[in-house]
Amino acid sequence: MPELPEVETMVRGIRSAVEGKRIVEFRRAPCRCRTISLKPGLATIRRRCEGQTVVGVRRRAKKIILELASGEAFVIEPRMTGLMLVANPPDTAHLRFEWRLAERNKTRSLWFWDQRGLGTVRLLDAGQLADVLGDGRLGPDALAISGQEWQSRLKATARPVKVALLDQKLVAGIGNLYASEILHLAQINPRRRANRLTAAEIARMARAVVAVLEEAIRCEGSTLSDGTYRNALNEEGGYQNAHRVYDRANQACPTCGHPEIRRIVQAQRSTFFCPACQK
DNA sequence: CATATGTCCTGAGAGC
DNA sequence: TGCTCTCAGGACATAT
Repeated sequence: MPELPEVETMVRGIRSAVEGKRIVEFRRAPCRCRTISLKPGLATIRRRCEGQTVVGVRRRAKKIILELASGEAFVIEPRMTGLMLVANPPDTAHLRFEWRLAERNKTRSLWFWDQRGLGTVRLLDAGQLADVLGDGRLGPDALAISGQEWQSRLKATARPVKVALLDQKLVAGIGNLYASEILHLAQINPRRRANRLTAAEIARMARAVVAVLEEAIRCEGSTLSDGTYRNALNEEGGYQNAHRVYDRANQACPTCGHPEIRRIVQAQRSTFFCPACQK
């Protein structure tokens, strides 16, 4: 489930193959699943992007942005199972889109692969980009939010802190897996109401956010037991080996030794925590 | 306004 | 064995 660390890993992994390259062709890949809808349509996208140079590759929240010379940009959301690849994909059955990029006297392909097909690919103009990526839609990036912002934003909601961390308008980039890991490291119970946290707890959580996400980026993300997440070269991530609570219900807590990590459901999502060391 | 719930999608695994 | 059912959770639409 690509969250901030996985998306950041994809961006870093495709950058050198994509930046400064001219798009020769954009097309749907042969795929035996239902087709993913494109915005705008395929013909319009082709007319607007083919021949253009990709001037930059960056991440905003969990989105990948391929900036074109014209000021337009592709915005790609991997959501649950989407991958950006510059190497052979896990399989060809779930390849969705291909960008063919000019490279000296040949071409090189950038692929969007997506098993479940919930991902999206859009080509947006400058105005649409400002809307989709702007402050009205997304909060500050989880790796670039100040202590002051954490305090004021968490004080503004009575939801459980775990649920608040998943709200992309409150803070952008954290998903279900890392929310549990962050609260575990910060030793905060996920059911605590956000506006009831003390200043010291919020400060501790803010440090945990950076610690967990940066370490996960160093490990190139988490490849869960379903194996879907891969980096741009189709290699597994490594952070799953560092998970302390996620998907470890009924196992012993690696932090305090309590015999049973718990799984609860909050906002229809699984939350994992240790009832002993997360008060 | 804040918060809660339903929806999309595929493949894995459970249960009979 | 082979079928049906449930579950996983990103972002967004709709409901309360």
